[in-house]
Amino acid sequence: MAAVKKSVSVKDVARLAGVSEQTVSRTVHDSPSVRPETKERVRAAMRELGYRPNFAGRSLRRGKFKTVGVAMFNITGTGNLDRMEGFAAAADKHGYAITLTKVDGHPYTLESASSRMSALPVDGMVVIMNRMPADFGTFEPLPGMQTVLVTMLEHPLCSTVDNDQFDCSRQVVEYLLGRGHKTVHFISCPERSLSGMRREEGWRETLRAHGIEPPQLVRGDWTAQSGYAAGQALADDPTCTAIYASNDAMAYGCIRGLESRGKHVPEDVSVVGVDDSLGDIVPDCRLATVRFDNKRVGMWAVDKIAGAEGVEPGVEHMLFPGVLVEGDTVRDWH
Amino acid sequence: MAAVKKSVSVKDVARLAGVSEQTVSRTVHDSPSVRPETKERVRAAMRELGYRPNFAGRSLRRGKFKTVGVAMFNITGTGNLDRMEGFAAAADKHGYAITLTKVDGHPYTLESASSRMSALPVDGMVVIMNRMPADFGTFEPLPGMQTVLVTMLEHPLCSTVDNDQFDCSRQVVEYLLGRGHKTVHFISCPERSLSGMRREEGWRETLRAHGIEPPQLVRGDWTAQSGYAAGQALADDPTCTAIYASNDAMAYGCIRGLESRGKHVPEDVSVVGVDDSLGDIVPDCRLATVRFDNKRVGMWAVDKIAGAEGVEPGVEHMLFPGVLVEGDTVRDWH
DNA sequence: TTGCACAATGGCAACGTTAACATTTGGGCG
DNA sequence: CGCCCAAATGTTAACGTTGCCATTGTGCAA
Repeated sequence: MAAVKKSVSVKDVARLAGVSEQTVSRTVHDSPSVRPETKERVRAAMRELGYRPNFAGRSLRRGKFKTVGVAMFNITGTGNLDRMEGFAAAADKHGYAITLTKVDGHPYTLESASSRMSALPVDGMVVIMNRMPADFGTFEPLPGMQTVLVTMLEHPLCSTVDNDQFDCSRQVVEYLLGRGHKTVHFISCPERSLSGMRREEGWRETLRAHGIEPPQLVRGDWTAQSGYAAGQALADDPTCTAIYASNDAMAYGCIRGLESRGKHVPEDVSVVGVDDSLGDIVPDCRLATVRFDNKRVGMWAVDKIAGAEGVEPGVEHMLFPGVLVEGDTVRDWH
Repeated sequence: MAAVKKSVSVKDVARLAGVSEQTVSRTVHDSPSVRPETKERVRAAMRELGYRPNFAGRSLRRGKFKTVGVAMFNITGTGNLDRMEGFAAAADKHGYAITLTKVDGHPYTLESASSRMSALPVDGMVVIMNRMPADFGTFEPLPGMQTVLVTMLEHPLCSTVDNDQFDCSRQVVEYLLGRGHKTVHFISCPERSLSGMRREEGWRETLRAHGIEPPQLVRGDWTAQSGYAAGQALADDPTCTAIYASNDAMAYGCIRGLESRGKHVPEDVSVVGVDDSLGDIVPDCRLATVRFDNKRVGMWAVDKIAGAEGVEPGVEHMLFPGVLVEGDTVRDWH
């Protein structure tokens, strides 16, 4: 039985193949200046020894890791899975890997995310922001570490990307007004949610832009149960003919709440949600909603870092609009 | 303006602080054999220069990366977010990082996941299996790369961990039989799902163990819509008093399907799901279900790799049982 | 005073890879 | 036959860190 060697290096391969280390390296990179037969001999040696290039040696030499770090304050969250899908897809495209870090137990600041990342083998980093970090205004990215924030807020020093929540509300409100409704009621979400607040602004300002004073909103907490309560509350309001809920769970809850009070959707009230998250969970309910492409958001973030390759790219801010998906829960108002 | 230096090394810090590189290194690691005042001088120099230790140099020297790789064939999938939460939590605990890779466009084999990982800076790897890889039986983990598979199947060379799907079905069936039902109908899932198949086995074998011949199952496709159809189909079956669905979406669909045919839950039929995924999406429905702790599964996998630290740990197989959560959709049968 | 233990610090080498430069070989051409 | 060019391969050094061993300095007992 062969002695266990810590790891096989180019030196070992070179010795076995009877060539120099440099020739091995050239073979690994498939350089054209190595004779095919030599290459074959080297490859045979690599196979025999089970050689795999050492990442640390390579990175040390090159000064690049070909890896993008992703810092999350909360891993569980709507759309995170799709965003990760995007991160992974874009990374793959560029030959990069993704390093995931949960910033937890630390204060909710960009600085803590940044310093956590700085000790890891990454060329750039993406931070997923759900709430407002305490140091958003003052944060400076680490020198040499390209930093992209996933948020709607624009940062002076970091590129940002997110779904356009304001435009989402604009689309929904104008869609409902366009169908003849005189106003649009709103079921909001907890005030600490950045994206939720932006949706609320979009709803309010779009109504005002159409000369309509926004009605009293109903505050929910993202759950269907809170939507149910909101639906029951709004069922008694004769001016309420269209409801826009901050997410699909609340929209669905709202529908059931309205029904529990004898109101029918969409005959009596139209309902629109956001997120397209009901998907395969609820039968027989084609809820009108807004679909976001979180995968695209994730890809953009990683592209920004991995696609740069040496050039120092400027700060950019990107918002992707959602797509309004029509359903069976909206009807023209007479 | 200072010239832009590629990166600050111990050498730079040493020069500024007027000490040797070794003393800088010792300060970084907070060695007790450096005088406090010297340490402070070095720390000041580090701050001034913005020194951060270089990962590549360190790993090269140490031969360890303090990173666990996670290979996924599909990123989107039930429980993956919770598993990742577990990966990240366990990694954090050990001072490790997580490197995520999507194995895509490549064949569905452990070998492709493994070779993809081999070029990355990881000390061990976790593979999340959803389906049966073609080379499951013949796969050998890379030497020196501790490999953990997330699957119920036991592998001779790799440790494995997953939820106990067989036991999940056992719990559900025995629970329903214990409440007086004479048999339990089953809504299954696509046959390529490993966990789904194991649930099916559990259902079948537990019934047989109680001397009951399993009734004809209804095949679903994970969606509420297929559950709805199943519910309608089973509504006409007078022997059907208890239904066990392979996931909550189908269970919920089933309930609505039964109701559409005039059957009431739980008065006429009891329904139990699996996954505890309805959570905040459906109002007024406390579905009886089985809750899995995917975070714990993820933590176990990473603990196995990061917790080992040098010792060569044996192959282990771990199954975590789910917890049956009672709800309002089950009633005793007279 | 000398010797000795111990605390604090420095010098050197090596981890695996590859860029840059150096060397060898073979062939074409004056 | 000698020269030069290009193809193929080899040699060297450096990336940043840290383990090992060597060196210096300080205080105390003999």
